[in-house]
Amino acid sequence: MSERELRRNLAILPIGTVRDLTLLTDRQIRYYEQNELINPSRGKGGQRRFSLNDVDRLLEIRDFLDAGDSIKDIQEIFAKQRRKAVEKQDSESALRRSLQKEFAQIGRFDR
Amino acid sequence: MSERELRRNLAILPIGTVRDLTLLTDRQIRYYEQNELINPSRGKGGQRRFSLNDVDRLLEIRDFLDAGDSIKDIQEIFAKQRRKAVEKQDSESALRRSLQKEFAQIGRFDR
DNA sequence: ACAACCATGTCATAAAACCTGACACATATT
DNA sequence: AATATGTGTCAGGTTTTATGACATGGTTGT
Repeated sequence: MSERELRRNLAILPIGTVRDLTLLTDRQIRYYEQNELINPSRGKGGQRRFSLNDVDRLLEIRDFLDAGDSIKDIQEIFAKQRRKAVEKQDSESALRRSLQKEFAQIGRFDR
Repeated sequence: MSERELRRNLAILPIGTVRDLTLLTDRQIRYYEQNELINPSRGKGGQRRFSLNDVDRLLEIRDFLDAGDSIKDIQEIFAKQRRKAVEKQDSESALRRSLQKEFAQIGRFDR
């Protein structure tokens, strides 16, 4: 994962900030967590800490719900997204491997 | 101010997160605020809300103090930084103005 | 050496924010 | 009509934050 991705996954925001940022109620946010659409970590005292990625995800959820999708629909949409991401990552590392072979080949010619 | 700068100035972090991020105590953070080294805004109930820029600034403060500078020294350092920033901005907008004149000139030739 | 100052620790007390669990309810689905 | 969904709301308890005061070790100035 990139440095930037790491930063976006840092658990730094309390639920109040997330409420302000997303215009969702805390009831909604907790309900979405219960339904595993998000998975915020917890601080020492047990309070939720959200990342910037969580916020993005909540905004997505809001849009999908507004568009008429159900929670279950959204669960599947996210599952599909995850599969795609894995696929993409796999094909990229395959590409890296094949490029490495090519460069190794070139290196041999150079000698 | 750029979009990115705006985001970095969003007041989103409670003091607990800032404590974790900077390894400062809340006593220290409040003391620096008292001495106007930072100026976090306040949420509805009066609680401090820090921005990412505030965090950066606190890390700077920590470094300066470690290096032996006093709070007053740091106040002056920051004041100087602000003056420089204004200067830079001024010279940039002067540059923009002169470039605009040049382009206006070119436009005239084109006709 | 002594007083004054600086940066921080610590404690008490109060308020705000957050947690979970439960019940209510309007709307949509079966 | 019965059930399921998504959200509102309230109660009771815990955690976090706020402010103000006093304490203290280290440095500075006289």
